[in-house]
Amino acid sequence: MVPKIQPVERCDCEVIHEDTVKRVQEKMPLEENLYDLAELFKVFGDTTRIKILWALDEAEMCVCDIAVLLKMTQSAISHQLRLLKQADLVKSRREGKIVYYSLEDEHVRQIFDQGLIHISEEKE
Amino acid sequence: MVPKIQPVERCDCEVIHEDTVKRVQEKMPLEENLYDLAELFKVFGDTTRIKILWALDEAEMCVCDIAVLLKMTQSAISHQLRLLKQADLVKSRREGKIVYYSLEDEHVRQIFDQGLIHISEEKE
DNA sequence: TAAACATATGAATAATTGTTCATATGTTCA
DNA sequence: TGAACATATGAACAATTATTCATATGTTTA
Repeated sequence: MVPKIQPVERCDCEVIHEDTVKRVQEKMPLEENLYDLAELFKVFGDTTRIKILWALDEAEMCVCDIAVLLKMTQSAISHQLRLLKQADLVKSRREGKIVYYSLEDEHVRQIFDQGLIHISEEKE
Repeated sequence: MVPKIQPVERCDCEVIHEDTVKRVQEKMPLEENLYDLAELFKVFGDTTRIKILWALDEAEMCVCDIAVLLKMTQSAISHQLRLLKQADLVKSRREGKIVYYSLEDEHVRQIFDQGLIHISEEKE
């Protein structure tokens, strides 16, 4: 197999649109920021985590409550809560044996709500 | 191995929090809606697609322009554009050989912006 | 201190998914 | 019509990831 020198495929229309491409290229945010943004949405992009976030928006809850609510194992919930916490979407406080989780802040709800709006309009 | 009868682990604290759990359970949205919401965010949860969305927010662009801009193959971009279109996040119009893509509506930008706000506050 | 409870976590597995490669479809123009 | 261009797509592969299982950590209480 012939090794590929140029991973970027040029095309005629890129010449036509040279100005646009160049302009957009210059405004391009740092790779890192776009990466972080994708990572954030990735956390929302799982049914289990969405359910957890929804539940925590209704009430502060402990791990086993969530497990019962979602009919899933304590372990699965705990793993997901860890991801949610790492993404700063939820916080926790310990009260004896029990660890209570709740939403970190208003953003979570706002991102959530925007998503719901899109979903509902999509179905029209 | 003993077969598992009860996938749901009960616990003492669930008894303590019975009211809360019951109340939240009753307000629980349809499984389908939460699933759709997760699917929506999943689309945002990939660096390539985030970059595409960002680019299309700057300007309407054709497939090969995006490929050049992101230094990726035309095929990879085309596959991702299909997903974005299926999720109603982008739309396309053909002009001869060239297919131009653009953002579907304002929601996309709003969801995007909410995410950026969260990211930026996270770093403080 | 031992037992019971609540939670956390490492390893393994199964499922999902992004990219590549090859190729098909659709369009223009000579 | 045929060649070149722009895009779309199926199949395969590699990488990621959600859940399970087993077990560890941390807390209370008898």
